[in-house]
Amino acid sequence: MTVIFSKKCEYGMQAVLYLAAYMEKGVIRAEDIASSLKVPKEFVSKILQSLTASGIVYSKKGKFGGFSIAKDPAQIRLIDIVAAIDGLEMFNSCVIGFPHCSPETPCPVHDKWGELRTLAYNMLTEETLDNFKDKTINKIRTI
Amino acid sequence: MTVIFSKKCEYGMQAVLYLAAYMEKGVIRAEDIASSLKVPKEFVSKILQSLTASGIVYSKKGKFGGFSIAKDPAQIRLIDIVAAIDGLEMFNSCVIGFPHCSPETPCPVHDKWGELRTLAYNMLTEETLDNFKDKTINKIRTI
DNA sequence: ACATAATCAGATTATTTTGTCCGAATAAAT
DNA sequence: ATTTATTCGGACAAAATAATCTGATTATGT
Repeated sequence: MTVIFSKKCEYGMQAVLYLAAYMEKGVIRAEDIASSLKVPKEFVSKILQSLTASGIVYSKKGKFGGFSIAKDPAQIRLIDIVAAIDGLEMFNSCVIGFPHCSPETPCPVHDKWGELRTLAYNMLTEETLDNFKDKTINKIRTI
Repeated sequence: MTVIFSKKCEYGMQAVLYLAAYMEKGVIRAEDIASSLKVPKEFVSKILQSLTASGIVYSKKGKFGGFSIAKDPAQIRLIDIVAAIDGLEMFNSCVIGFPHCSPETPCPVHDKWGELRTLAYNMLTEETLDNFKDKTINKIRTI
């Protein structure tokens, strides 16, 4: 199966966007996030824990605990979430896995794919959560 | 781990590009392909079998058998290899897996990512093997 | 006919990814 | 203090992907 991001990364991005859409609610339980997004509760909970360790998400333990965005949404880029969960190797490795693919000895698709990869990287880097906030609020609340 | 293509698909593309680079040799043994590309022989052999079933690759059984490109390289697009191995769902599904993501109720990254995805799809569709042949011959033969 | 060397097909194993479970720690309310 | 409800941490299980093995079939040359 061809895929861009791992499930972990997908769910992580969904959850963080969700939290950004509901910032005024304070912390939100993993269960609520999971049921809204229709993703496995235990799994998204684990992912949120690791995003907490990365400083992107804040967690409050105990009764009435839950998760929220840890900092100003304008400071959180999508690439930060990808980096925290999946790492950024995909932006530095050959898309078809050719041995010795490098600018000096490129694989046949090196240049073309390199352009696309750069566009993708730039998009993930330029877009911060607050850029999405309006859309996210409008759309996430419909799900 | 974030990834674009599965290993199957990566190896499949590598192998087909390799065969395109050495068309004048006739059929080439799976073992030679595997050792040149530094990929598992049995695995790439399996992949070539399925590409044979898809009509992209020709196989000759028995002694002095092996694999070669089945048709004019100008007729083989990279997207055909992806379609045969991984399928094309990635070009029709939400990149962050949002429930109900569609043009009417898009996920927050729907538009931006959609552009990139279209660029990727077009690249894979427009490029046929013969477009790569010169580069491939020059580069593959150095590995 | 026989030996050799390859693809082919199916079963099997290994690894990675995805998902679940359980119990401990934490915090709030009574 | 006790109950309740949550995160947290580690182990565990299931599923998907990647890789290997074995034997059958096919073709070639002697």
